[in-house]
Amino acid sequence: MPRHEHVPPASQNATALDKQASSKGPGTIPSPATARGELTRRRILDAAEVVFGELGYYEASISEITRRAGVAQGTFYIYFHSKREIFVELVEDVGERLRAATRVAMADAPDRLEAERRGFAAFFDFAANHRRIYSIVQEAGRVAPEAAQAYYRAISHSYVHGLQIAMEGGTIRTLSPEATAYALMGIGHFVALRWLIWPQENEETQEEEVHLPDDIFNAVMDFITHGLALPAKE
Amino acid sequence: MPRHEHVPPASQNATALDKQASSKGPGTIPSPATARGELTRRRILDAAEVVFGELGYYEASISEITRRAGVAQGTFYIYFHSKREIFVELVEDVGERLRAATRVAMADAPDRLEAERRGFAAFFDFAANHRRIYSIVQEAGRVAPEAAQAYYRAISHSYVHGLQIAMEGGTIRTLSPEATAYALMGIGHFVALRWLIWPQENEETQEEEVHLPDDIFNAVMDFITHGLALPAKE
Amino acid sequence: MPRHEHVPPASQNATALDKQASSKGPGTIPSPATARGELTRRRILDAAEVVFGELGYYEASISEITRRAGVAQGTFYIYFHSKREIFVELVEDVGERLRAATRVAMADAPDRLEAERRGFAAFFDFAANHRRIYSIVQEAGRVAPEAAQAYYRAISHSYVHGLQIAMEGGTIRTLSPEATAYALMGIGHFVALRWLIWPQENEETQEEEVHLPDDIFNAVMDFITHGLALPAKE
Amino acid sequence: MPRHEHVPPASQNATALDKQASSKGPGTIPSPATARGELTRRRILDAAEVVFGELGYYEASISEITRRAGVAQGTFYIYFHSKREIFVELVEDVGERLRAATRVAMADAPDRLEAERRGFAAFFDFAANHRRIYSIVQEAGRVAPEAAQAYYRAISHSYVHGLQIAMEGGTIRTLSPEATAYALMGIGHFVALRWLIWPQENEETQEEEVHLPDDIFNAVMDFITHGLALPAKE
DNA sequence: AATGAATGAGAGTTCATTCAT
DNA sequence: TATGAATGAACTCTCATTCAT
Repeated sequence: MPRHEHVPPASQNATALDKQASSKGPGTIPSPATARGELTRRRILDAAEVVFGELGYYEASISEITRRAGVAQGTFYIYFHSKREIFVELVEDVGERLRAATRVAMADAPDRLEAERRGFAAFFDFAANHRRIYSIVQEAGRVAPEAAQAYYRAISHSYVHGLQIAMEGGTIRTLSPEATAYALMGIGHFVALRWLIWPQENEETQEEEVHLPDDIFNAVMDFITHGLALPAKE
Repeated sequence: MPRHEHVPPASQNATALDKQASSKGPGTIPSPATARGELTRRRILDAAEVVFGELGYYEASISEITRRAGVAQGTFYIYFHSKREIFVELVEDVGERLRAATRVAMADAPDRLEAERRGFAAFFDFAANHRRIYSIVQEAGRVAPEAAQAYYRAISHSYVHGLQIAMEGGTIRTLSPEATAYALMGIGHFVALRWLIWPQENEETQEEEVHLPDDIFNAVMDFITHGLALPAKE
Repeated sequence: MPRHEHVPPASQNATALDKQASSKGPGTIPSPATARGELTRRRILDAAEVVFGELGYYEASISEITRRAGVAQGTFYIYFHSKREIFVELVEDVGERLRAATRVAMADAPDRLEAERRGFAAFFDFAANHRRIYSIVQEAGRVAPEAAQAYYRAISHSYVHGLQIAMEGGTIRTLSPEATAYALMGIGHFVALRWLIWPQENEETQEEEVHLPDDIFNAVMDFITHGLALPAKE
Repeated sequence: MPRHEHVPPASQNATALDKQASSKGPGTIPSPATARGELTRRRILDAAEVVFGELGYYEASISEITRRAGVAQGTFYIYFHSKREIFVELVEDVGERLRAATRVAMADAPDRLEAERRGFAAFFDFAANHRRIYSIVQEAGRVAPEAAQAYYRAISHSYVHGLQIAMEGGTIRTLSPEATAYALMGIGHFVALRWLIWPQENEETQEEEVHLPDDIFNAVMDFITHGLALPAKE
């Protein structure tokens, strides 16, 4: 539970644009000088990913993170200003990884609809295999709205870009690329929740493989395809 | 401060089926025996809605809730077993109110696509006017997964029902009503986030009216309409 | 857990002598005027006996007592000033019942040693059958020392009386009747603990009959008999 | 304020067997890594002994303990999982110290009856000088029955052992060593209560020296001696 | 006589963060 | 760089007692 967070002088609002790597707080913490430091930082980050994923932001504690990282509690503050800071860094991380995964998958699709298909497949894959980390983003909506919005905005941007090109190329139709982008994100998110995330929360099959059933995937892609399709060429 | 207008007479008595589901703790707390008790319970519930909406589950505190309700802290526990319990009750409440609102709106639509249009309009209205409460549900994913899942499942159910009828009536096409149901919920949720929830979080125009821009609404409905439409009557 | 007990003006020390029936607090609560009141008071007392016995003084709560008595919480304070007061009354009660039971059993024993034997048998019977109430007295040592001491002192008194007569009659030997009295009480208490109270706490055979094994009883009585016996008439 | 003089170097490391028994909670708290930590833990333990002794388990509060130890409230939980845990540790401590004290006293007694005499003397000494801590054990009956039972069982064990040897050696007589062991414990406890504990509770002579009057001690030992004595060999 | 709502102080416990070593 | 002890505010929840009805 969230006792005081000591909110020191802290900035808190960093316009989300002016952040390279995630500058925060009064003094930016410099990257570790030594390889050992680098390693320790990495260890903490990895542990945090697991702990946040399992427990959620609020139920997670620094002491649990450091325990799992195998370092002392004080060590945490050598590398991060606060609990919130490391969380934001993680959210940004997930976003980047997810975007990278879909970008690669969509790379050389013959057309936009096929790209969409591959992109969604890659997304569902990612969600299935990074179930816990994936759910971090949801929480960010409350914990670090700027980070969450930035995350979605980044995805939306590439979407809008792709859709616009396709639209100009005359292969699809949209009344508003941005609206469509958010609609598509919503579809992906909710379908993932329903068929990838919840099943594992409920059953004890926790660590099992999960995969989106083909018929669901096809149904979803069918819906999307028609939603984007040109108006029956007549 | 135009919070919820209690769309239906509100819950409290639900469908007798749900009641079972939400009973918690060692002994169920009986409904207040006097009018005074009824009033106090209502006051606390209302205050909790506001506080949870503003601060989120974890940052909200019982003391803040009772302070805002104008009762002593101990009074809270006369009516609720725990913080989590009142939260779950609120989530169920929101779900019921939302479903009621859309049900009414869709009531006498001429066809499924028009029903969809009116349903979405009602939903966006609800989200715009109950912004804070609406966002409670998101958090429930972490705090009370069963409640969150029940919420979505309930909506999905009515969706599936409606879609199936329409499908059999030959007015729409789906490969999987359930997949479509979640897709539609996702669309609604994300569009609401982007154009109704975030704008107010960011600006200080907090208590202003918000309305989904018509072009966005139309773009969304166009996408959905085509997604569901029959394959060009040929 | 023992939040404030509001210790109002209360006396607290009532010299243990000047108490007929248990006068306490600022105004003594008069005996119930009506038969209905009498009944209610009795109900509360009985419930309290069960609850204190099961939970102990501190873990017991007024609300649990009134719940089990089937009356409202406020009703409690019509008949008792405080939690402590009803506890003391109960302790006195147990003491009286126990003394009555042994007195009856010892009534027409042919000699002191036989009287002792019958008295102990009656005591073990009482402890076995009133296991829970019996354990109330132990706690009284902390909660209401005067009551506990009065309890033991009362038993000791009758003991001393009996021993003295026997001593003068030349059937037993003691260097100090009072020391012997406490020794005998200690024996009874500890043997009861070991063979009557603990066994039921540990096993799930909770509500079963328990009886002190004959060999234990005989061993104890043998020890006592020799402890009191005359020095082999030489 | 002549509290315990730590008869033996105290516990803390016990017999490695007991350790297992008293490990609680999810993760065992490791022993302090630094001397400073060691000291703080000790301080808290000592304060707890005093506070529990004076107020009893339930009336004692963590905040009172830490206040008296001169540390922050949170510090308590660095070294102990809970109020109950430290209490149990204390009970085990007292038991060990008491057993050590009597063991030493009985060490080279010429025969069993003399050993008994010396053991009892040591016990009464201990009870007189550690009055408050001694009374902790009584409460344990309700708060931590396993700990209390273990305490008595440990004493009983050494008793039974000693009695058996003496019995085989033909210097005493018992029908049941265990029954006798509990009888002896009962005697000691009740006599201590009556002549060592209560007197100080009642009068304001609280911190004065107390000693069991010789005549009482002799009367008790006479009773025990005869209780155990061989049947006048004729 | 009886109810049951209301109080509010206080309890045990957690945890982000700081800091001396 | 790393440690781990220390802090103290804040939290959820309990309960003896009072009081208007």
